[in-house]
Amino acid sequence: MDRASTDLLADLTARGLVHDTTDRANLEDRLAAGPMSLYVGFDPTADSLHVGHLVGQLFLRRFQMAGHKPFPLAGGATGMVGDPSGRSDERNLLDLDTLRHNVSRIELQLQRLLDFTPGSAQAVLVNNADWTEPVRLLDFLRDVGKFVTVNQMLAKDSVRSRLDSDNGLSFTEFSYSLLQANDFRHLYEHHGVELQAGGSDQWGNIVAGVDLIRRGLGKSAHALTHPLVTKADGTKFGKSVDGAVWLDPDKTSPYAFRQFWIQVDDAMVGRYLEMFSLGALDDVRATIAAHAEAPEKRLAQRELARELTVMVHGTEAADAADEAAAVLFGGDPTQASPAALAVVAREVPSSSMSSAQLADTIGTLVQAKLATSNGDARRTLEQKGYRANGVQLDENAQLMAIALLHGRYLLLRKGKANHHLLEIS
RNA sequence: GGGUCGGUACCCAAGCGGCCAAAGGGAGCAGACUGUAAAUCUGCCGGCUCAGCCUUCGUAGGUUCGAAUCCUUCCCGGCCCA
Repeated sequence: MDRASTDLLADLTARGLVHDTTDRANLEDRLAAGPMSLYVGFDPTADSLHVGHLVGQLFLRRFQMAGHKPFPLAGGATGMVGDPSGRSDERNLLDLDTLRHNVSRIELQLQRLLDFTPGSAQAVLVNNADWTEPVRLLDFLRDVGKFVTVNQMLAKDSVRSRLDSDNGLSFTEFSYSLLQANDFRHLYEHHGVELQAGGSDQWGNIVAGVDLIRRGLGKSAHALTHPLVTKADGTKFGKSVDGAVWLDPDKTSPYAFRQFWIQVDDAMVGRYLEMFSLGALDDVRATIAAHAEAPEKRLAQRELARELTVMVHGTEAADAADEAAAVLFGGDPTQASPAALAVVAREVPSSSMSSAQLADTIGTLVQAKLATSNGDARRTLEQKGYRANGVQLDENAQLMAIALLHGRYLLLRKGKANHHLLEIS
């Protein structure tokens, strides 16, 4: 345990997870001295976290595995105000009902990846609304505001960039970092939380808390940020064509979640594996080396997809997703068992129709959402972009002429990775 | 409030009376190659009952045989002046 503790920072650094820290030697000493408490905050901007939040969640998990005590924080209060960090324009405020709903959903997700069984490293879920809502405005101005100069606040990147832009910055968002600073002070005072971690865009907010703790309490606390995850082309990570990749299985199915990781670029997969895997770094590096030997096997992507799907959705859902993918990408779908097809039906868009409707090949493709219009379906047919039960279609193809799987299934595929399962009655 | 420039398809951006469903680029889709990757190459990329027709160039009118292109109204944005 001690060894893990002292090596934690080195491990995080080797994984490319450390962007910046307050006095590093100091933090190393503190980690070596024994278990500490830390927190990472998640604002309820939506009713689910997405893959971009995983790094932060896993930070808590890594610390917990090393014996430290994690405090996942749901931003019931900060979510009321909106963080200007990393945003070029003002946020729209969420109404209270939405906010409350989002908080309750996110709290469930924050409980998934951490260990809440009693013990010294037991995770504790907190919500900053609990200590922020009761505070009176005048008390806040005296107890928090008095320790912060506007000069400092204006110097923060997130504020300055907005002041320089045409969009401006409301007083509401300007004051955001005070709320977050107060969170850190509250957790320090009442729970002994000495470290706040987060994405590099949170640096300003986090050190605001460190400053407040020093000025208000005369104590020293630590900050640690991780780099924001990016894609090979530098664009924002975690967005697929259909939008964000959510952790909520109702918003992003376990199958779609798995596929997101399977389809990661070779150029990034090593880095992602280092950042996201909880496995020992040596094992991770061995996988990466094996992947470099035979990239076509996609070993690294498979490892990454498997570990994260199990972590977020559980073994059973991960198995089902694997099984569905085996049918969809495994070659000949006519060999798939009825049980496997049943899994596919749950994991992939599907619909049922009568054999009469099937006579309209173009219409069926549109209805299956594998074409945006009749013309699009025709074009794609001309370009030989569709397969039905493994048979490539052309512009003269008739879906009716294709033999059904197990007498009732027609597995449609557009391009490489777009599927739709039809059940024919 | 005054002046001025501008609003073109998912995004950027040409076009400035007929040859315009509208150049070019990006994004996207499909094919080839391969590996559920990247790069590259090829094709497609408003809709339809597809050699034709219909609906689009901020909005509403007008001029004209004919308008994205000219005129007017209004709406929205940039810049300059106040």
